[in-house]
Amino acid sequence: MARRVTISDVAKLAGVSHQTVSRVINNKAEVSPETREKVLAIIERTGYRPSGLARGLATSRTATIGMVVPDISNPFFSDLAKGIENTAHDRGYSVFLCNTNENPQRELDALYSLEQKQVDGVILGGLRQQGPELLKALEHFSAVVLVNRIIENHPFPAVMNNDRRGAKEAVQHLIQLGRARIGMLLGPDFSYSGVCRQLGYADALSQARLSFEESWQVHCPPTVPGGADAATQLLAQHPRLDALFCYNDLVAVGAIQACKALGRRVPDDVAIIGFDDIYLASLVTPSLSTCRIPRSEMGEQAISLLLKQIDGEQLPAPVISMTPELILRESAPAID
Amino acid sequence: MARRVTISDVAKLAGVSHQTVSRVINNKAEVSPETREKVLAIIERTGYRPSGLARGLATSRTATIGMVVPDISNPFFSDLAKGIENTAHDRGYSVFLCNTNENPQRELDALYSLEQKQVDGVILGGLRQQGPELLKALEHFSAVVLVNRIIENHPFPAVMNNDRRGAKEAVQHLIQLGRARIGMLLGPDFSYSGVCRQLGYADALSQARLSFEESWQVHCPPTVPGGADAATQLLAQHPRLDALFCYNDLVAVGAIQACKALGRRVPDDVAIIGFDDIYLASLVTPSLSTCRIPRSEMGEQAISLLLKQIDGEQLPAPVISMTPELILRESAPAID
DNA sequence: CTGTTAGCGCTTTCAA
DNA sequence: TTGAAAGCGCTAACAG
Repeated sequence: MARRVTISDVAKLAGVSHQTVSRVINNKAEVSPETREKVLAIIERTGYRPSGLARGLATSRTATIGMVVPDISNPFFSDLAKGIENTAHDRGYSVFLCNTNENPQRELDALYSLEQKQVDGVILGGLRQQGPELLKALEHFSAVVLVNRIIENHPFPAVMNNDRRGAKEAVQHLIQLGRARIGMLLGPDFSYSGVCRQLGYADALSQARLSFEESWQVHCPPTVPGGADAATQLLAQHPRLDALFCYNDLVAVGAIQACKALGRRVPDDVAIIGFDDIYLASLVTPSLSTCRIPRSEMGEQAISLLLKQIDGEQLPAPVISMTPELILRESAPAID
Repeated sequence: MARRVTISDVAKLAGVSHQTVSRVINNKAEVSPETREKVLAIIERTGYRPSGLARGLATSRTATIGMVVPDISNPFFSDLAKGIENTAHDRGYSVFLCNTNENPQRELDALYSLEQKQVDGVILGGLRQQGPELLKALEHFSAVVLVNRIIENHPFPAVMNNDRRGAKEAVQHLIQLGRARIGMLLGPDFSYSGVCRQLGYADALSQARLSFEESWQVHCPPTVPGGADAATQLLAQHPRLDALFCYNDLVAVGAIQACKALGRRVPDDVAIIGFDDIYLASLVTPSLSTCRIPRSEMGEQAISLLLKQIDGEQLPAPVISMTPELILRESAPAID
């Protein structure tokens, strides 16, 4: 790899000052057509590409954003990431991917490192971090968008899914199916959306005047094995549960596996509803009823909000709320 | 957001030169313990974090790498990405995610933009680009690792899966199951691994002296709908096909769907084998036989190779080859 | 329309 | 052990 071609190299070859080259690459008006031509020809010939570092240092804008997610291999976040990256690319931005493995400390690490990289903004998906360090870390960014998470008393722009409402509708459907002993697999301890979904679950039960117990709810990692283990344990302790509402689809698929292993039929013995509507949901057997979240669209909304902040525009709404849609499949069928 | 704290701010507060601060943050030896203490205290107090841009400009190292993938929502690539990001994080590197949507032009765009960002190296997963522009673009990077792709006559370090061998074994298994009319869903036109898998398919058939025809093979997008459409079309034209070997698991799941829709039983009427062993494979019904690729491990190997190049170390082997493992499930069961 | 100068925040080199 | 000076490659501000 040869030495980088710099703006001065181009200037020298074109017989102009480096400032003129700068004007050309930044499409400033005040350059004569002939000069512009000449410079562009040299740029073309030499394959010159301006240094993002130098530009960033001079302008304190890097055309770079950070995206922090708990698990990129979770389809929810990879779809979100795809929406974000596509829109970012269209708008000339590059995206740092930070995968935190569900580890709150690594969320902070990610933010520190993004600060060093001087990104123009960050999008935080499914934050687990709770502590005051989070707010401290976020202060160093001029643009922040949260996805599926709100921080109390701190009005960060956010793209939210109406988890509570979606969860309530899902559980109401289970009730309509005649289930009266509905457990819940809660997902990770510190998931904000987990809390919202739990609230929706409680809403539906209390509105229907159904009893429910603390012990019918159990936390678990948001993965298939996490759901399988938790469901196995829950069904062992409470064999009479006749439905499970699950934090997300991965957990729900785990629950289906657990039921199969325990010889409980789905949905006859245990009806199951998940959350997200990842691709997998329609492909498992029995196919999974779930609340659909428009993930790519959320990603696109998130980056739009972020770029508006970066460009100093007024935000139309600080919080954009998406409405989930109940998708009924075999694991908790429609009532006909 | 307040103005960034700079090295000079710290220096002033500590009553030393900025150079001394630089020595402290870079852990250079020649600083007296007291000075170091004093400086570290100020850094702690002010929340100073060195500018990556300025550092990069001064050292021409950015502690940043680029990762280019055709589709981050494809589980193969999101697992790969996870392996890469985790190892990169451990080693102090940040990762740019470039999603190209299976579009060769966007691969070039990604490389141009990564060059501007002055990444220390790039990992290219599942390249679709064929043209000479690719080589031209790659010349600008001092470290490059390919995943599942080789460029003829250009010995870039690579992490390969032995696709040809895996495909051959898969098709041999179909033959052992008594299938004699085996079609193939080839995946995208320009996929290198697609070509390798096709070769393995041909190897197995010719070794068994089975006939096969061009028209039994059809290209398709590497997705579930892509596979479903292609399988539907193929089975319409060649209703007597009794097995399908598929470019990847997503395509294979599409093929299973197509068979269901057409009323063809899997595996009785049509046996199906995929490739990758994504999580989904074990969860669909019938569960999918496939060739397992160790994806996260490939990601880790890829970044190790890359960091070795960046650090100027000798590479133990320029091409690391992983061995796929045939996983037999219901769609093409084991013979007992 | 074009060039000159200064400076972004850091590291490297050299001198003290 | 510490500091001063120069420079990384670019843009901003000014002058011509």
